Amino acid sequence: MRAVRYWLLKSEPDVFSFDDLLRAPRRTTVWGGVRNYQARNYLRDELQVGDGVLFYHSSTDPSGVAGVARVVRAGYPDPTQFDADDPGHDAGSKHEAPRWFAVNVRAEQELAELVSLERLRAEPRLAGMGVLRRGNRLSVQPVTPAEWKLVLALGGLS
DNA sequence: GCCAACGTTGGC
DNA sequence: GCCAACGTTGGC
Repeated sequence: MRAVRYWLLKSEPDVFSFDDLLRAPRRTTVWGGVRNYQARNYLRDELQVGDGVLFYHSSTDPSGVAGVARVVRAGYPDPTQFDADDPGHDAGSKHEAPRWFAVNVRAEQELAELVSLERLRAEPRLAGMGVLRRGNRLSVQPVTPAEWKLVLALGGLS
C-alpha cells in the first residue's frame, strides 16, 4: 500500500470556507469545479483515500492554512462538467471520456490558529512550498511530509 | 507551430 | 483597485 501523501487545496472562504466544511453533512464535500489541467491530473491520478489536506484560504485577509482535512474518495468524474446550468459546464467533455475530476474531502480538525501566508513565508523550512511562489495559481499542490508536520505545529496541532 | 490578445488568479 | 503571472484561445 502506498504511503499517505499530503496536499494543499485552495478555497476562497467567501465561496467555501473550512468552517463551511465543518458544518457540511458528514463534514464532507465534493472538491470539484477545477478547470486547470495540472490540478486535474493531481485530482485524477494522485490524491488517494487517506491523504492529508491542508485547507488553504485564498483571496482573503489574512490568507493562510485554516484547517486539516482528509481525502475520503479518490478521483472521479466531476459531475458539474455535465451540468449545462453549472458555471463549470464543459460541452466538450463526454461521459465516456470525462475531462475534469473531483475528489471528496472530509474536515478533520480546525487549526487552533490560522497559519497565515506571512507566517509561512517567515519559516525557512517552508520556503519550497508552492503556495509561496510568486504568481502561483495552482489550486491543488503537493506538500511534503515535513512541510505538513511543520504547518500543523505552527497551527497549534501536535 | 508561433505568438498576441485575453481571461483568471490571487497577493498586495 | 492594481498588476504580475500564466493558462487558454485563435488568427495566421
